[in-house]
Amino acid sequence: MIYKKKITFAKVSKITIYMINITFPDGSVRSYNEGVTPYEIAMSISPRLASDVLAATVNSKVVELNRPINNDSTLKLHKWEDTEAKSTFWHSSSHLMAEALEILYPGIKFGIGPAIETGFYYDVDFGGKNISEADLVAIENKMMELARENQSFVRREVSKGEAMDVYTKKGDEYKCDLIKDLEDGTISFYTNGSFTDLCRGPHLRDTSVIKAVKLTSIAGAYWRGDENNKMLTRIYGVTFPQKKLLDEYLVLLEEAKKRDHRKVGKELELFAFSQRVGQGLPLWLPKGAMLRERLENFLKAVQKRYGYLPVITPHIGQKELYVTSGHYAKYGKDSFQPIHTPQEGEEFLLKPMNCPHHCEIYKTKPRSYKDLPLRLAEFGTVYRYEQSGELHGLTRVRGFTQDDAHIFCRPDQLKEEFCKVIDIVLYIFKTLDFKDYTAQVSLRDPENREKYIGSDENWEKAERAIIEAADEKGLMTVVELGEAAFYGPKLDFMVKDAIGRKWQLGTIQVDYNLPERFELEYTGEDNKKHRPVMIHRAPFGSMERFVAVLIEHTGGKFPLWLVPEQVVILPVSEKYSDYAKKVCDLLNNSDIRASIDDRNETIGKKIRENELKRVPFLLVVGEKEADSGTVAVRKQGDGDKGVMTVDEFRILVEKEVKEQTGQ
RNA sequence: GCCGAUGUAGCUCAGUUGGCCAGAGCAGCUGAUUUGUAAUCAGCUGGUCGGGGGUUCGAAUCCCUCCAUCGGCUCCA
Repeated sequence: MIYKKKITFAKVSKITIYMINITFPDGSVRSYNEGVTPYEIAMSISPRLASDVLAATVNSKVVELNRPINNDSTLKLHKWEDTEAKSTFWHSSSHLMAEALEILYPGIKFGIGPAIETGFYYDVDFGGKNISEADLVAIENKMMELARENQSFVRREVSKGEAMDVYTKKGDEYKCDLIKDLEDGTISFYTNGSFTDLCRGPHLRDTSVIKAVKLTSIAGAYWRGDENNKMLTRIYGVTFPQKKLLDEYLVLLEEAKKRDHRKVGKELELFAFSQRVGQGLPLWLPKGAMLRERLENFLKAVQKRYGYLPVITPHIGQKELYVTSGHYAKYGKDSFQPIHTPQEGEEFLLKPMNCPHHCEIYKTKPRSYKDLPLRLAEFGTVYRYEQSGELHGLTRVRGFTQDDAHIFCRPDQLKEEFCKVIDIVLYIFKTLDFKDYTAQVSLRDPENREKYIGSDENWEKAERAIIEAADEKGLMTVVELGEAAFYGPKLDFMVKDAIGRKWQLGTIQVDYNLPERFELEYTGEDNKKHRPVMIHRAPFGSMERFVAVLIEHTGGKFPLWLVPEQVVILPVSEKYSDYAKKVCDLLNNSDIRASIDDRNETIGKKIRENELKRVPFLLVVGEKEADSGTVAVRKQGDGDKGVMTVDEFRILVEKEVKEQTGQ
């Protein structure tokens, strides 16, 4: 029920003005005439606010500033800082770009042009004409020219028939395709300047607030994301209300590039690729291998505390193994093809996952309910033939090592096991200072239950177990319906890289399928056979991806406990090599990773190069130090820390390592 | 796999109306220097210009093809 206060003015009796109440986020309420726009409301508060405001949320719907409000409503005005304002800004910018494109390339057809997390894009069919990055500057210039015309964005509601008519005449099959799926009565057009687009909105009041534009890249994108459809040209861009903000953004991008794990990994000699070995097959260099080994040992120690049992399985398995698991039917064609042997008809597959092997370990002897949960862990290297265009540094490769484990448990143990795995993941994230992560719970699509294996009862139990476990652990979760694997629901941890791309690291998945296919059993209290539930889990995800994200997270400045070289000793001249050697031995004896840089170079050069290698501690030793049994300590990025005895330094390092690992 | 771009020494990069034996800095090697908190000096080595094919009197440069890398799309057990 909506109440409107009716005020009738005697002298203008024919005009009736209704007053409506607007409630602001702080709870305050003001009265306005019916039909007032968010912009007018902003003006009534302050002209300054009105000039800063870009969009508004009215009753939890984002709308443009000139949309009239006709009923009592809640209102939030959005300035640039709000994501609602940014997305409105960028959505309007995509229309501005489309206008510029249509002027520069008449006759082109448009797909969709949404705002994205940073910026916007528009998918365009240029009708056979190739657009390259060289063309972008001209488009940017046109956009700025049009922006300065202060074009208003004008909304018009149209019928489905009219909308279809307009785009049929224009010959734009993509828009027709979109309109086909829209409901009559909900369709609107927005016009700015000479360009009209099918669009739900909202938009800016006008283009004048767009002060800076940068078109960032061109890419191909299939219409509606379906690779059977035509590929359109996608132009990505970003705009800002001030030139300064664009400059800051470009600096940020440069900074992010400096942290790119592919660049840092090369500089620090952590890993490499070789065309001769094959694409997507990383070579771990000594320093990278040391780093990785330390991570593995760290996790092994944690897993030992949590009752995991180590196992080791071969890198190949008979084709039959994967026929049993069902993976051959699902992925066989798109995998590395079978390995043949001198024996006619014998076929092996490179293992694409460790689970089938672990299932066979489960089956090596009869299991009792008292044996469960059984937690089998292995740093297992697997091979998957990822599409060539998808390979990316260490984050997406064709051969990688999972920090894998499979937990076989009774259904009633599921939640507790889940909780324990979450504990391990959170412990790792805490130790490595990962704060910018989200947890995604992937459940069944409630509309399509038939595409999942396993009983409704088990699914409900498992989904509830995951949600409750995540809740109990206080995780901030995003629930995605329909994202579950066909064999069970899962919980994934997503972490962002240097330029904001999200990568899945830790994963915990429930599986009803493999126990079924491998006919896994245990004898219950009732002396009857029961089927265990399987949990796949990998807290790092894979060593490759985890190290990649760790490199970007730290910019290559690894925590002291992990870093390949903790200390480099720099003798001032050859004369002090013996003393340097003595210091080095003392530190090495305490398991501190120290080495000597005794090259015939100036001390300044040795400091510079070791700083660039991100060595946490540099120890300068010369006459003074040799005489007094001390070292001059220099901390990475923090300069000269003064002189201390070797033993004081050893304690300093040991203390820091202890604090970092919490051990 | 698809669209677009890129590929010159170990690394970072110059080198286009096609034209003398393809260049620089860093790294490496040799020598001098023996250094006190972010680059000491000099000399030298090093490249079938991603591979293959073609056009041309002549190709790093133009064309075709394959490979790899980068940005996306699709995919991701």
